Amino acid sequence: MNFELTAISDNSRARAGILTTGHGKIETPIFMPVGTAGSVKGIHTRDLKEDIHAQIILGNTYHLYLRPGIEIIEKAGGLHKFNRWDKPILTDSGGFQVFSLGDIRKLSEEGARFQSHIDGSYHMFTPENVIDIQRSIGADIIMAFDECTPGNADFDYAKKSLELTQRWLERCFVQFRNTQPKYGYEQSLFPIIQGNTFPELRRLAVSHVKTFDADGYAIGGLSVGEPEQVMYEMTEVVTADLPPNKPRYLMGVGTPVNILEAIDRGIDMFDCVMPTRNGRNGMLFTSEGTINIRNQKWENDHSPIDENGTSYVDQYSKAYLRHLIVSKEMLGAQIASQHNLAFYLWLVKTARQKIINGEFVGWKREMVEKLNRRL
RNA sequence: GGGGAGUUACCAGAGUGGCCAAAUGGGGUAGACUGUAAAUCUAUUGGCGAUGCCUUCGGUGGUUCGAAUCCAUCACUCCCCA
Repeated sequence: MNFELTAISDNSRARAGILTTGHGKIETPIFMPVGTAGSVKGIHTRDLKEDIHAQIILGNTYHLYLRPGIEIIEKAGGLHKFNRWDKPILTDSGGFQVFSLGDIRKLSEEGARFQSHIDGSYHMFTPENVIDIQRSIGADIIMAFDECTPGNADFDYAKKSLELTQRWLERCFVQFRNTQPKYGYEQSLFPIIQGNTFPELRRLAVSHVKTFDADGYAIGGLSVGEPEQVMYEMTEVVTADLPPNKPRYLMGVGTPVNILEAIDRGIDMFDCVMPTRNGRNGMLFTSEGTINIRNQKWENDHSPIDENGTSYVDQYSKAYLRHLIVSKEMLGAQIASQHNLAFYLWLVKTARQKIINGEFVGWKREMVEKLNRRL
């Protein structure tokens, strides 16, 4: 995998680059739609590619391991073949699920023992088998197995947790280097930088992670309950110390404003469930602000969902989409998700263009102001 | 024509003397959602000058300190038999 920096913004750490993988190039900054169980909920791969212009999507180790199961994905020839997405895929390791599953899991030095949320059965994830599973899924970018701490963790817990994540990371890399890709194209393992809300822990985490000379680095444990300002501060602390010639991935972020602020601080890659989940729940992100399409005021508004939108679904009227969402018609969730994803991809693509043109800082300031509006 | 059951808030439907402005579900309104246990969850849903007050449980008139709840009567709905 190769990363080439194309441009760096003036008066900002914002960067534009090109990431080359076994399934093609990714222009950064990029937003990666989340396809947990092997599908971006409600969206066909054709729309993902041709309308939304997604360049890479996510899958999830935990979910795919439980269902359909790794043997079936291997039999299919890997996730790309299984879900008919021939562009890059990134899989998360399951570390976040171990965090969000709360009391049905138990951590130890060895790994995480957890119960399936589907049938209650017991399973064990270790750094080693999480790498093996991700080899079988066959994503282009795979993630280290980490512990994600809640935003309000205290220093001692954050420190101990970070140290566990670091020991797990070493085991991840040993396993990664002792195994081969299964489907004939290269895979890259990204470490995850933890350290919660403590700058000194974050700095320690960065220096540890750099020793692996990975193809890219991820920042985890943010947007998990801490104030947004803290998230930005931690992002700054981390990107300041990361090597400039490798992509940086801020995991799980975020709102359109979060994304612009993080690009400004030197982040290249993002993923978030917001455009799809919030879309299903009636929230639309547009360049003029956010819309709760369920609100009564759209009941008889026959103007397009987003006049400036790039997706063909943006031509549906607000009144029609409101009707679909309120009626719980599945098409409503599909249209809203597609609109939001197209908007997110438009946002990062435009940011890239502005960085290259040297106009990022001013453009970002104006966009943030508009994006904060509620329509 | 005879016998029986019923009428409760936007809808359905509990409640059968005080703890009832009235359970529960639906619908309505608003909010939340950040590496997806989410096509989910939460709040609110008679009026108001609002830790209280006013009007409400088919209509009217009673009994009672007190009635959605008991009695009388009228209206309407449904079921069974002719």
